Amino acid sequence: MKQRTTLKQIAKIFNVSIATVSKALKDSHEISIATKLKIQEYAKQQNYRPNSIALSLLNKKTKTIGVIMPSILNPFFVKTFSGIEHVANDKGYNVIAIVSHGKLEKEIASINMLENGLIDGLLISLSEETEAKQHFKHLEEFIDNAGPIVMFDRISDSVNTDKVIVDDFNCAYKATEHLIKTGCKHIAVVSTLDNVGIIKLRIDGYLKALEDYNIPINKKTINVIKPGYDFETEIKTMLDYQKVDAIIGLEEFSAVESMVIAQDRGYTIPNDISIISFTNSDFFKYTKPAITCINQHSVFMGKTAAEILISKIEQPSGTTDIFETKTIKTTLVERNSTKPIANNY
Amino acid sequence: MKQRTTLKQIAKIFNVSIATVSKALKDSHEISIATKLKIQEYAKQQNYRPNSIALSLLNKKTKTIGVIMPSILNPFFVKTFSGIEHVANDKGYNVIAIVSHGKLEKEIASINMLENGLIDGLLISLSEETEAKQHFKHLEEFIDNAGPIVMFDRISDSVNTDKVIVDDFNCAYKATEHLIKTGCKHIAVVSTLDNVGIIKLRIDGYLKALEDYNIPINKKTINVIKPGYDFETEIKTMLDYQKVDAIIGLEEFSAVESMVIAQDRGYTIPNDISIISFTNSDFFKYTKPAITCINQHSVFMGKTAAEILISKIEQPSGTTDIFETKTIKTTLVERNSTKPIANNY
DNA sequence: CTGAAAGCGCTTACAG
DNA sequence: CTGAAAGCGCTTACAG
Repeated sequence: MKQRTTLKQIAKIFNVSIATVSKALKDSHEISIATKLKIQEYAKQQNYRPNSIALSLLNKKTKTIGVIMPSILNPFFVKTFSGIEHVANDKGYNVIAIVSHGKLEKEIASINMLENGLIDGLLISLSEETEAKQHFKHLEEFIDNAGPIVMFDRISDSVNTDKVIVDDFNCAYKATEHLIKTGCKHIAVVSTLDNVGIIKLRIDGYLKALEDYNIPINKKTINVIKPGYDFETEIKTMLDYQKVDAIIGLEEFSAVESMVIAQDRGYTIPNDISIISFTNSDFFKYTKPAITCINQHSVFMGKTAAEILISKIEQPSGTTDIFETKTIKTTLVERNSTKPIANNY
Repeated sequence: MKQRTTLKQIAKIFNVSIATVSKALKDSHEISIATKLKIQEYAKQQNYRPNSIALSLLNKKTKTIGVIMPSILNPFFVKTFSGIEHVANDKGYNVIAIVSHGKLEKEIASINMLENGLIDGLLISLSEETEAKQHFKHLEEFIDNAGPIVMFDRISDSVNTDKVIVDDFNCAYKATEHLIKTGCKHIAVVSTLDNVGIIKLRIDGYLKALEDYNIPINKKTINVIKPGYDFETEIKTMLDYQKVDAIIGLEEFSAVESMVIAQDRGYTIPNDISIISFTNSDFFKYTKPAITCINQHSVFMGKTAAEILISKIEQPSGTTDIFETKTIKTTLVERNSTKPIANNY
């Protein structure tokens, strides 16, 4: 690794000032054609490119955004991230990706680090622990000190900033309604995530649908499996002791795993038990049967969040801060893990 | 967003020089306890933290590494990235993630951008086009100008740098051998990637195994599907006109899709046709039958690559550059898409 | 047409 | 014990 060419070096070679070189390279009309030509030529040949860090210090803009997600080994976040990366790069921004692994402490440490001038703005989906403990000081501090935040998917109403979400309540409502219309009456709900706002909303939507259709609620089929409990055991117990003719998985793994466990116990999908999953994983096409799911359009969600963030970053400062919460429309992707809608509907 | 506290501001308040503040905050023994105390207290209360960009400029270290991958919507790269992110964060590095989408131009643009002092080192898995065109100038330039590179998985022997790979040749050999031992004689190979070195190695390993076991080669069952060709049509044609009793998918999608197409045509897996896939996607557990695959230990690969890179970044400069190529061991994960090994073996 | 100066936010060797 | 100076690599308003 050799020394990178700097303005200083070029200046020395041509016996001019650094300022002149800087201007020459920006093709400033202040500089004579002759000097410009020779400097530009030399710079090109040396493959000179201005040091981004120096520019960042000068402009107080890094052209970098941060993304903090609870997990990356999860189709939803991968897709969202993909959308974010796409838009950011289109607009000339780099993206620093950080995984909080559901830990508040990691989230705080990361934000503190990013806060020191490293990024122009932050996209974040809250860690479980952050939501559980309702601790948001680090976010407010970031907004105070470093720049705008856009929250996506796992958000908190307590933080005053832009947000991009899906309508979890309605979307769970519609999934439940769809199952009811296909003739299901004993609809279970399964999740591995606790203390997460979106899970609560989804369960509420599910409950409301049952209520509206006069279907009695069986609390034992609302299965939020806390860390430390064995997923398989919980599901088996539920299947053995409760009447269940449909399962809504609140995230990918709950849905697929539940389906496989049910099949292993001899149930036919969808006739004995129907399955609907949140999030459209590409692999749902390949399971047997292919899984009906709620497409949250995660790539689009990522794109939207990134667009809002960048527009906030680039908007002239002093503009009054009006925060918006954008709701991404979801669609039900019908595949073979649910029955057709019954005739009487 | 208020103004961030700087040394200058603190200096002004206490009527001391910036240097004094700087030293006080580093608890330098040069400074009197009294001044240190008042400055430290104030800084703490103001939540002062030094500007990372200024430090980067000073130290010529950004504590950031870059990762360029051909895709992120691909379980292999997601896992590798996860490993990278993990190690980087442990060691106090941020990671900038960039997706090249298989395009050389994107790869060049990204590297040029990162080259300007933004990162201390780079992890890269080459885009298809880069390998096809054998264009590596941008990589050499980066090494010259910006810092070390570690290539992973999709590498090129032409670039003199550290590399982390799996033994694609042997690993394809072993997969083929395993199929042979389960009684398969008409083993097809399917890939959607062309012009990628690892694909060539995998095919070579496959061919060698056939040769060693005296199994005739049928070139029409070596199906590298080029962009623009329809995957489904190609596979159907192969199944209809060639004798095939096993398919090796050289990446996840080829394997799963081939399996589903074969099933749709009435073949039983594994009895009529066995399936082995490269890369261990978590979802292979959930397909029917669950897919036998080659676990490339991608998280570990990412970790290893990141560790090598960071050690190179942190090693005292001037050390002689000895480059290593580390080969990650693969393991065959037997599931239900392959038959048990035949008795006579 | 060219350059000296000030500055972005910081550190450190050197004077006093 | 404290501070002025030089410097990281750059830009830009201002003088000449």
